[in-house]
Amino acid sequence: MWLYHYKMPQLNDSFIEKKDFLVKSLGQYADIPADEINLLADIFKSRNIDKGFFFLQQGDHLSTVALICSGLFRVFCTDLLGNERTLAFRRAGQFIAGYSPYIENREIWYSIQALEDAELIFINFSDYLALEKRHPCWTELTKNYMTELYIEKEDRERSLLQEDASTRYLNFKKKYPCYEKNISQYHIASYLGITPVSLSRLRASLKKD
Amino acid sequence: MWLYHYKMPQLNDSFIEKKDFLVKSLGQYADIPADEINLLADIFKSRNIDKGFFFLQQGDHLSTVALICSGLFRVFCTDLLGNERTLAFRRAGQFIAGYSPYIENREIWYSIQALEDAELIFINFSDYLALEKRHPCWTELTKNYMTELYIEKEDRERSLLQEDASTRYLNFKKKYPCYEKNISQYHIASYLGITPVSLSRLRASLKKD
DNA sequence: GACTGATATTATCATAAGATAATTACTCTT
DNA sequence: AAGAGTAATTATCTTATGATAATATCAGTC
Repeated sequence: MWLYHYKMPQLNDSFIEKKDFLVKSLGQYADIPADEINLLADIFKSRNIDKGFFFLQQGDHLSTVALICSGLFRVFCTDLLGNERTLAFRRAGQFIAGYSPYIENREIWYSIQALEDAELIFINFSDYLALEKRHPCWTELTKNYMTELYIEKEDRERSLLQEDASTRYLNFKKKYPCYEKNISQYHIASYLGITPVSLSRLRASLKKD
Repeated sequence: MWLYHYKMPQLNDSFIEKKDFLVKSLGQYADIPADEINLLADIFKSRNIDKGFFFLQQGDHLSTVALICSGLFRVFCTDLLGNERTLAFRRAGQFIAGYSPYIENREIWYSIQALEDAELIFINFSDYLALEKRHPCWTELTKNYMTELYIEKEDRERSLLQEDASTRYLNFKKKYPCYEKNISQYHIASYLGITPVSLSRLRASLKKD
C-alpha cells in the first residue's frame, strides 16, 4: 500500500506551451469562442505531481479541476478497514476533479493519486463557476463532460452487476491495453472489485485455457 | 419474469393540470423563465402506462424524456442468459429517458417498465434539443440533472465495490423505505446484484439477530 | 552479484453466493 | 371456499472469492 502523504504540487510557468493542449481537450466537449479562451491564461496554473503523490485526498474540501497533460492517475476510495477500491484511471487529455461544489457540505469521499510522474494544468472550481456565469459555452461544456462521465459510470454499473470477475478482467485488458503494463495487479484488482490474490488465481486459470 | 410486450401508451388531454407539477419538477434543476415555460404546453404530451408495460425496451432507438407524475418504474437490463439487473427505480417527480442521442448509433441497452399504473408527461428528445438551442437555461437544466444522475451512479459504484450484499440490502431499505412494500423481492434482488434466493436467505439470517 | 523491499503467485481453509428443486405462503378469480 | 398461478422460503450441493500465510519473482541499490 502507498504510504506517501499529500504534497503540494510544484508550480511552474510552462502554461503557455500547454495552452494548445488545453484548448484541444476542451474542444472535445464544446466550442469555446476565442474571447473565452483568452481568459484562460490568467486563471489556469501549471503544476507537476510526482509518482505516488496525491492530487486530492479523501476528506478534502479542496475544489479544483485539472487537465492531465502527461502521466497517469487513479481515483479510489478507502473503507473503514483500509481496503482500497479503484473507481477509475485517468490519463493525459482527461480531467480530474473534486465535485464537492455540487454536493454542499459534503467531503470528497475519494482520493486521486499519480501512478506516474505527471504534469497538470488546473483551475479553482470557484473560478470555473465564474466562467459558467460569464458565457453559456462553459455550461455546455460541463453538460457534455458530465454526460460522458455518467455514461462511463452507467457502463461500469452494468459491468459490476452483470459480469463475473474473469469477464471484467478480460474487458479491462481490452479497454485499456496500454494500462496493463503501467498499473500494478493490486490496483487492477481494486478496480475489478476483487483481491490481488483472486486476480492472480484468475490469471493463472486463464493461462491454462 | 414479466412477459408483457411494448404497448403504445394512451394519449390523454390532461396536460394542463400537470403543468404545475412539471414546472415544479424542472425548477429543482434550473430557473426556467416564464417565456420558456409557455412553450412547453405545445410540445409536452400526457400519457398513461399500465403496470407491467414498458416506457422503452432494450434495443429501441426511441428517444424521449418523460416526467413521472404518478407511479413507479424500474430501469433494468437483460443479459444473454435472460438474467435481469435493475439499475434504478424511478418515482413521481423524477425523469426517465433513453439517452441514445448522446451516444450516436448505439441502441439503448436497458428497459424501463412500470411497476404500478403510471401517468407521464413526455417530450421528444429532438424537441428538447431544440429547446437547448433556444435558451441556455435548458442546457443549465440538463447539466444539473446529469450531475445528479452522475452522483447517483458514483454512489452506486462505491456501494457495489465496497459493500457486501447484506449491507447493500440494509442501505436499500434505509434509502427507499416506501419502496419495499411495492417492489417484489425479485426486483430488489436484481437491484442488489444477487439472486432472489440469496436475498431470501439473507433476510432470514438478518431476522435471527 | 548479493541484499532489500515490493509484487506476484501458490496453497490451504473458510465463507458467501449461485443453481436447482421442493415446499410454503400469498393473491386473485370463480 | 377451492384451485391456479405467482412469489417467497428453505434445503442441498457446487463454485467463486476472501483471508491468511508461505514462497517466488522482480527492481533497485550498494
